[in-house]
Amino acid sequence: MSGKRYSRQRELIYQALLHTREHPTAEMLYQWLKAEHPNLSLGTVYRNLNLLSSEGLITRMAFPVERYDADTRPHSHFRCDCCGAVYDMDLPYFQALDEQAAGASPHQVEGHELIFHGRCARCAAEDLGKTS
Amino acid sequence: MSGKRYSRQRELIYQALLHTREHPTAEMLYQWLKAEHPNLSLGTVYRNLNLLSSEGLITRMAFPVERYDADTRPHSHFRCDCCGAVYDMDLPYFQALDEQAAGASPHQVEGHELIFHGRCARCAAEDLGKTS
DNA sequence: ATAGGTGCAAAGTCTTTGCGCTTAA
DNA sequence: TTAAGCGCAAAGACTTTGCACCTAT
Repeated sequence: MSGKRYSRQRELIYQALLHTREHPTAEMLYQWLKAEHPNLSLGTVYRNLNLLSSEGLITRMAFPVERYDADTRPHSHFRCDCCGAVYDMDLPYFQALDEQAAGASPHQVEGHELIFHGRCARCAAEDLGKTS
Repeated sequence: MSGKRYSRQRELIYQALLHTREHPTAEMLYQWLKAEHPNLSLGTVYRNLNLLSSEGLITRMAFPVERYDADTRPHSHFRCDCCGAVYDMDLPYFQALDEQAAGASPHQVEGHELIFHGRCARCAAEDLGKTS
């Protein structure tokens, strides 16, 4: 699986994630696996999920904490991977995406959230400062 | 501001949110406002943010908890507003969005997350069951 | 007057972490 | 052998909530 030492628990967690389509939470994985492996600990699940995602084998989906915006018109955002700041993006709302999504799924699509990420202008400038 | 009784604190919180572009967290708002209003409580900030967002005056941005996905190829998701389930969407990754975003902002855009929301097929079916 | 709102603090939920034991290499 | 990894439980971070007091209506 990677450069780290093998661990049965990590393998279990990764396999469980590979074989589900439910995008489970850490708690869900823990409950599933605990049935077969009663002495598995929740801490181990979290540790391995963090490890796997830092290696790029799995993906985490979420913001760390809630953020609020008084501009309720649908618009997209940019979140800096480096400092965590959130900026508005000056882009239109792409209604066409909702229509395409509605056509491609059995669900009632009511809208979408579009969050870009990368390195914000400020963090990029700081990095230049360090290297020069 | 709305159908509820007026409250100075709610007004403060809403005004603070209207006049910033920082997409603050509850804690950030609390710290800002506490400087001028030392007896403001964090609980009140949370209560009013929830109230304002339930009225549609502000927007919350986040998932309630982290979710994990073993499919690391960039792809979009659908989250049910009703039951919270998360599904994969059968749509391509829209690279053009990243290019457009890069052109419209000073940031280094490295990718995006696209999350549709609405009512999933299962919840929609259950609702039909109730009404019939 | 009175019901909705507040401040405070306790409780709850989700996640991380320290420590001593276990186990892959 | 030995250090990465585990289980357990405590601690941390973030959010909600119960209760007595306050205040807009």
